[in-house]
Amino acid sequence: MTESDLVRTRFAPSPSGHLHVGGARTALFCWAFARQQSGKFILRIEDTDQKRSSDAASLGFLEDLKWLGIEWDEGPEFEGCGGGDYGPYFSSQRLEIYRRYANQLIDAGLAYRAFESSEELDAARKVARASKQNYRYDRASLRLNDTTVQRFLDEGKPYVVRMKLPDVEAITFTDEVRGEQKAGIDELDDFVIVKADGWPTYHLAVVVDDEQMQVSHVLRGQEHLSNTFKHVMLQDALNFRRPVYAHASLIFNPDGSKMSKRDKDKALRLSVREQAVTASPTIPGSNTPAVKDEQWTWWLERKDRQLDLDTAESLATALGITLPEVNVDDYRRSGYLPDVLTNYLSLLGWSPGNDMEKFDLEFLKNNFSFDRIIKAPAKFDRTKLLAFNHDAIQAMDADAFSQLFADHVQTYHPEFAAKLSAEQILLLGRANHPRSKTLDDQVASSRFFIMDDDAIEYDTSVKAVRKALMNGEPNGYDFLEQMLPMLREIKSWNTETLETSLNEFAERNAEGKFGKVAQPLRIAVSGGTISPAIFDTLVILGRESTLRRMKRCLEQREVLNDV
RNA sequence: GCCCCCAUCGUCUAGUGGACCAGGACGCCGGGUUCUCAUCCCGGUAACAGGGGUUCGAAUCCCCUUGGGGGUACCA
Repeated sequence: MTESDLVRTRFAPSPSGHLHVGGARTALFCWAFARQQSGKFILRIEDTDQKRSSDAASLGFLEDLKWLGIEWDEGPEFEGCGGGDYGPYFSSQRLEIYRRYANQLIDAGLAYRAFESSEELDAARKVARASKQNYRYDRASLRLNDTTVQRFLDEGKPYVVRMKLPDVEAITFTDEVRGEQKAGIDELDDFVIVKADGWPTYHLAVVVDDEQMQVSHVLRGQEHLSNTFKHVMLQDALNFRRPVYAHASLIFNPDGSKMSKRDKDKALRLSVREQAVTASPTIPGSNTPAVKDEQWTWWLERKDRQLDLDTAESLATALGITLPEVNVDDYRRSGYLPDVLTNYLSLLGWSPGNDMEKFDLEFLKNNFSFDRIIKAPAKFDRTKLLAFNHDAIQAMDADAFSQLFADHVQTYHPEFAAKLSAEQILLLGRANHPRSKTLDDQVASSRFFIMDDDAIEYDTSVKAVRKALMNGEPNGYDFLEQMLPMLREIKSWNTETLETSLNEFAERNAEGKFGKVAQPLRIAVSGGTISPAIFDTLVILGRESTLRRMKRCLEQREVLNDV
């Protein structure tokens, strides 16, 4: 195998925030194919839009990819990934290279400078549109004579560089998933390859980078299918090798709308409109506005402006809504497992060809193929993802889960670590394991563990609470009263002894109906009707807190009786 | 408007001319188990978008219609 036969794939996102699930799937497929073919998987940052790029944003998805287990051989260096001999791997650091090729095209008469401003072009487009005409650039600048061009250049008149359509009837290329693709030359346009600021457009950058980085296979989303004609044209003009192309379909929201990073802002704007909010609402429990004044007006001015993630989160909290999960990081926060996400994502637009659904990265690596990429777009079903996550969590052993749970809580809910010992958190993880669908979904119902004993409230206006405490003869309070001395006497406070004595108690006093005993106890220690299994709950809480909470609960009974 | 892509249960999909009165998974509905919540178990529901061809035979091939999506940027 020679160097040029080596399979080299790349994932080339623009650095606008965290990695979204669509991008993750593309990266996953590129990675799987490269690994399968013993090739290289390259990560390249396509930051050719000065307005959109920022360093901080690009780091976010390095972390996301790494977390998913998608490791790149070449690209930005990050925790053992990246490096490589074909860099730099940021487009913004390759401007000289693009300029060289653009000049080469101009010199060869295959591209030319055009002096119209984007405002002029927009106006022309509008006119064409109004008369239902198809707009095409009229090549006015191509007809300029040399002296005029020279004069414009001397005057410093801004210009773009346009690719000159070749004198052929049609452009064709092969797509590995969709077959032969053909576009008549009159359906295309002299597209821009260098912007007025001297930066390349995506089309030029991508073609040059793919060539220089020896990319052999380009796997990307369907949104690039018609761009490929431009890319192929550039490759031919520059005498570049054409990579193999494969375009996967897009991933949509359940309502059919395109799943995009904008969805968060969209949800916020919708809520702002519905609630008729005029100034930024304040963060609950404080006077600070969720969005600073100047940012608020900036954001509302134009619909294409996006709030940064943290601000968006606090605005969502202030508005009382939850933001749609569209980024890999959102799912990480919500307690999804990376293996589950990659598994589920693989199934969106690809299938192994039998009834197999649960598989890992290794399987994907061994079985991935272009011809099994599904052509129809897929809707992202969060419910099914949840079900997958649930299955995966239940398939883990308790210790493994509890360790992950502890890590998760440490990162995303530090207030637990502040109140509970490492051992208690592990116990909590174990206790929550059977009832968890994600690493996060039982955190909210576990809050009572970190509350002060005196802060637990017994709200007898809640039907289930009232029923467990006050219904029947004897009622829940009576049981609590009887259990108190018994629990106080227990020598070793652990699951076994608690189980024995409470079961015995239920047998003797509640006709063996364990629920009659467990539920009042649960309410006494948690204030509510939801908790892990009662023995686990009591063990984690410890004897002192348990007894204190029981006493407080009974004290409230006195108050009720007095009324 | 123009160009392109796509079309199987609600959703993700299996299906590559006969093994399909269409299989799996998630959801949903009904029943059961359980100390709460969550589970778990059993049963059930549900699709080849429509219309023309081709063929002995079509979910599978062709055409049209309809519907969905992408592109049409000095965004990527």
